[in-house]
Amino acid sequence: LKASLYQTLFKLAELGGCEARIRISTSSLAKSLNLSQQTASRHIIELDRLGLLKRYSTPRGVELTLTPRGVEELRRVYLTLKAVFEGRPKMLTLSGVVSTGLGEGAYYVRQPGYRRQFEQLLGFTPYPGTLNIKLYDSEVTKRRELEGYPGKIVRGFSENQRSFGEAKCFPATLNGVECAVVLINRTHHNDTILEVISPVHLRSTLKLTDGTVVNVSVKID
Amino acid sequence: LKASLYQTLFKLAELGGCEARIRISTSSLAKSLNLSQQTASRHIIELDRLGLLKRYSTPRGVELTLTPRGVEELRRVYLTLKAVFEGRPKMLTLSGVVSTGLGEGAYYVRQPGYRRQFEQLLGFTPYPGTLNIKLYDSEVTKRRELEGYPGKIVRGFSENQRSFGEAKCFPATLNGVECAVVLINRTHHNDTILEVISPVHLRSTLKLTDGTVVNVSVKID
DNA sequence: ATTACTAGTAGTCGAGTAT
DNA sequence: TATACTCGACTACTAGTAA
Repeated sequence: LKASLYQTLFKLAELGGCEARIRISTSSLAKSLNLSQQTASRHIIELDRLGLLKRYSTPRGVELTLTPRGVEELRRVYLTLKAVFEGRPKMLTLSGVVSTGLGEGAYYVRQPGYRRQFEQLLGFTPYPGTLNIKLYDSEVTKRRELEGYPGKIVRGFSENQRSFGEAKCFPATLNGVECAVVLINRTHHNDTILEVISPVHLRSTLKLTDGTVVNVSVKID
Repeated sequence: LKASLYQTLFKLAELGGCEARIRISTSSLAKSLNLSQQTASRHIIELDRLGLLKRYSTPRGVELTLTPRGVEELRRVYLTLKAVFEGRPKMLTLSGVVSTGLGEGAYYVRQPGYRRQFEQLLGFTPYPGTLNIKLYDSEVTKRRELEGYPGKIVRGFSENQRSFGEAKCFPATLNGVECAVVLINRTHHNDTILEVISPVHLRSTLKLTDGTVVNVSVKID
């Protein structure tokens, strides 16, 4: 993404374009960026073409909203600056309740191509299953923050005509028990579910049932 | 500041240039920014000329540190993005201990040109003196954050051949008592001292002596 | 290996203007 | 009033190269 477009995207976010659809004239935008009306117009068009905002041009101004991708672009900048100015938090604690998933997590963890990497990255052999935590609404922003951190990368691979995608994991503890949080790469659907693996069967070890409240403390470094 | 230079300044901050002097080759910087070595070199030179970083060029690479102005430039971006993603906090609480200043605060508060503005902006007539709070080291970042917020502007003026500079104030409470924090414009020397005015004499009202721990809750909105 | 100068060019900007 | 197109001017890039 070109640097000059960042400036415009940034200003539009400042004007509230992340949350709501805002109405703005290209000339007023231009004035606040010290650019010409024409350039402001072109920047908005280009950001639209790049899929970073959605634009509705009317004879009385432009209405626009940043897309999730546009917001994400700025969030990456934000998290980097946050790390610079605040220092990285060593821990991030997320709360939610135990829930039952579709059981597909277990399938993935059983794949030797993943399992071997988990052993190397985390230092334990995962129990062949995942625990799904349904996060409270207030915790979803923390989950997004987590997505911004590097973590430990689990590489994708192909096996038996199937391809398995890249993932990212973070060492963590769940109610004090060693585990790890696994984020499947770029699946923005399940923002409210956290998948946890562990050397032990967490449900039986901690006597968890659906609805039990748990705290997951994720190590960031 | 040109947008393309921001990108470079940002990357240098990410690489740790805010705190320490870092050594980097222009070609490695270029690679991480998807620019040519020549452009990276020119960017560093231009940022140096603009006073945003200090540069020591050697045949084995460039050593550089961001200057306070360079850091400030990025902090403004950071605070704007923070407001976008976190929403503005309504309160900011700073802790420190009561300390004795040079007594010049009292001189300023007594000036009618300032006093009248305080009355209008804050709704109280300040006691003719200031209370100095020596902030704990950990609170200094919060003080800097405060500087980034608009606050209520106290205009500068001239009187009796003297000119009095602009200041910024924030309504606040100190251990529950109404007061206001006053930031003198662009005095980056006393980052660790907070000057507080109040309708009452805080030292006697709250029985404060040098070394007493106090909490100042600043209203931002 | 470095940094950074010069020269030529790709790309961005803003004036004018159509809609 | 708006948005946004064309096009000449100019900025800012990269290649080549010196130190």
